[in-house]
Amino acid sequence: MLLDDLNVEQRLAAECNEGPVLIIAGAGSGKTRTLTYRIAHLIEKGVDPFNILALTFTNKAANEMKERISELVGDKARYIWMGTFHSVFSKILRIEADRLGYLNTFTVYDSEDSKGLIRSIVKEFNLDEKVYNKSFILGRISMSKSNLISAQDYIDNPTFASEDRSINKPYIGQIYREYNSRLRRAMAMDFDDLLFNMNVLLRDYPDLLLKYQEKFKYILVDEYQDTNYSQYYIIKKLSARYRNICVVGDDAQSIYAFRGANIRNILDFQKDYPDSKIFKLEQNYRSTKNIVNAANSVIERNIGKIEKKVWTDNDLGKKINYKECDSDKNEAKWICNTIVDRKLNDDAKYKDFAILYRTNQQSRSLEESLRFMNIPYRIFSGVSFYGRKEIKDVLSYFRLVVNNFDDEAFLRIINFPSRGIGETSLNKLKIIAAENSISLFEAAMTLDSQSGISTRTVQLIIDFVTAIRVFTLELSKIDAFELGVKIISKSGIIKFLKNDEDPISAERIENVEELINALQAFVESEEDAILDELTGEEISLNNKTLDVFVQQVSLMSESDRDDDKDDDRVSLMTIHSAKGLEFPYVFVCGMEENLFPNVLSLGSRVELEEERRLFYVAMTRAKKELALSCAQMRFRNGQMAFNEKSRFLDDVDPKYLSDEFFNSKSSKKSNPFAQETNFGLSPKRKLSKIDLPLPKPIGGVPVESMEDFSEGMEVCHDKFGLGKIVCLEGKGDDMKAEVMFESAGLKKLVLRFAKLKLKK
DNA sequence: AGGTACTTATAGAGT
DNA sequence: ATAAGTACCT
Repeated sequence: MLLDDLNVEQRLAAECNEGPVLIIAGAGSGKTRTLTYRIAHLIEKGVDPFNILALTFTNKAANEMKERISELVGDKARYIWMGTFHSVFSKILRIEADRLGYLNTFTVYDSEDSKGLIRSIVKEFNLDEKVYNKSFILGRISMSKSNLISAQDYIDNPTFASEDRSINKPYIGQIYREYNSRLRRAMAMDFDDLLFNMNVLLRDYPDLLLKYQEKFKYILVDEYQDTNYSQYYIIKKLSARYRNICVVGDDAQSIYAFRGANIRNILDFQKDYPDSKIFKLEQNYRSTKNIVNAANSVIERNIGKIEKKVWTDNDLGKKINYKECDSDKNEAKWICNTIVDRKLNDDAKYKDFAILYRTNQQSRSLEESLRFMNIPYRIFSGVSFYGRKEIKDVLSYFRLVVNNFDDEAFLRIINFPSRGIGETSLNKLKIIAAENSISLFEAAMTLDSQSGISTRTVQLIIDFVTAIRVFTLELSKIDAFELGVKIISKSGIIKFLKNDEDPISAERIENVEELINALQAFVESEEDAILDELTGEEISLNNKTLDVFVQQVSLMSESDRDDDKDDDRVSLMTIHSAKGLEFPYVFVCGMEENLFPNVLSLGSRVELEEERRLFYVAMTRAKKELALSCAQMRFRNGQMAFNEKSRFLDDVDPKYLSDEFFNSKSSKKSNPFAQETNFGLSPKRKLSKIDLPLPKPIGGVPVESMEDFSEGMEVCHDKFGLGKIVCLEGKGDDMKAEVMFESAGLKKLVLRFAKLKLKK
């Protein structure tokens, strides 16, 4: 019997098919397993897979779950609608595009496109770009859309109006409205529109509401703690008829409030559905007792949470390894050494290790060390493949072919590679487009001698749009691979890169080639699912054409990309992207104040608690061994930063930590200046010199000024001991020295901080 | 119009 | 440190 593989609670949760169900699933409690069996069970009981909608947090999670369900119930699993909110609803929006006055070839603007558009609007409004910071404005618009506040609602709302006036930005509402009409003109939606417009569809078209209520008789939502209001409302409406709504989540792992996720959605589920059944999965199957208990001791510090007790039957395991390093470089080195050691003595594979960090930029020093040690690795975050310049350029060609109205794509490639269409002509074209409320492409197509643009340039522009039009006409005739390759070769991007001497260009060509491979893989991939047996109208969406490729790619994240599971590599990623994953050995590095918790989250308890949940997520990724590390100084944003150890380290109950923690802790206590002297101000720990370990009075003569140092001089350092200056660079506060120490080896020191003394 | 040299903003997680 | 934007010169 299918459900025999589950424990009692899991099984009860999986069997309870009808009505609203809330599953609170602690970290490592077999949530995916339960969901998988729940869906398989539904199908076994005779529910048509067409009637199941399962929403996951990443496309990868969806694909994996689908595979596992196929193993249980066979091929029909592929008819389940499964994917992220954004991908599933963008599919539906494409099917119903005409209701909203859109073509089904609409493109999805990423945040870069959105910011570009906001910037042009701010300029056109003659507003100060510094006051109307594009990221800030987009954040405001995004928050509004996620809460189903339209531009008109925003403008009419007196609270927003006075708020915006008080921060000296009274025109945000107007920008919001213009932004939306320009999106529409470009036949584009931004990420939030995919959810907002889905709500519009369900609100304004009762026939569609009924159609999708009937289609999705069974709805499941994973990671429910990270849904925003807009997502919540779609689910609420779709499930209103059959009320078979099952949500799964863990409030302790809610880490996306910054993106508008509302933890109240999961906390208030029982209020929304008073007849709902609740199941708590509290047994952890993933980690050792030490890890589970240590993580519990951390999360207990948070005030706002659902009470639950995660426990495990697993072995006690090792204590949590703690390492304090002097620099980010040595932190990376220590991690590499530990990996090599475990591989040797523990018979581990590279793919058993993950290195997690708070911010993407931390990957750099790690990469250097890994490469130096010849350890194979893979970065799962950072500048995503699809975010790279050359890939965005190529995709902009694709986008413009698919949707001629796509202004941001147009602007990106109209003169790249350069074809003699300069700023002056482009500005004239922009004015024509604005005056007639048409897209740049339309304006370009109708250019004539009246435009004020030189005849030669007009011809160049016409040539460009004509070439794009030719490809557009081929869209439905040839597949994505064939057309994509044609466009790339015609675009001249490869030629441009080949002529470029910059060594980075060779890498860029490789990336374009990888995109071509992705096109091929897309064309050869199996049909994912037939969309709708009832209407049949969406068959064309399943073709392997370029528009479908572009649609898919624009909603893809780095972690969704194909990877060889057999590839034996160490994984590097942010803690956010590690959500839902597990590894035998986990390193959480950069455990420092201002980095983790991040300096931007220190302002409020709510934000600090989210950071702490993030730490909880990081810890609970580990199955067998967990290591925490920090560095006294770290290269960050172009300069050396000195930070205290993270307060989160003190949140971990010391009985689960290795001895090294106490040794380093006592050294901290011996520093009388480590006490905060904030004069009764908010208890923020600040970056400041007094946080540094004070020099211990060992031999040596302090210098009068930095200029007293010279190459070859013998010096004394509190920590590294005796050494000789190899070379000096910079001057004043920025003066640095490379010093060869007798015991510690070659170090590069910032003299202002190193407190070197002359040898007696 | 296009390229180079300088200036300035941005350094938080990601659909 | 890096990317993007601007000024200025061919």
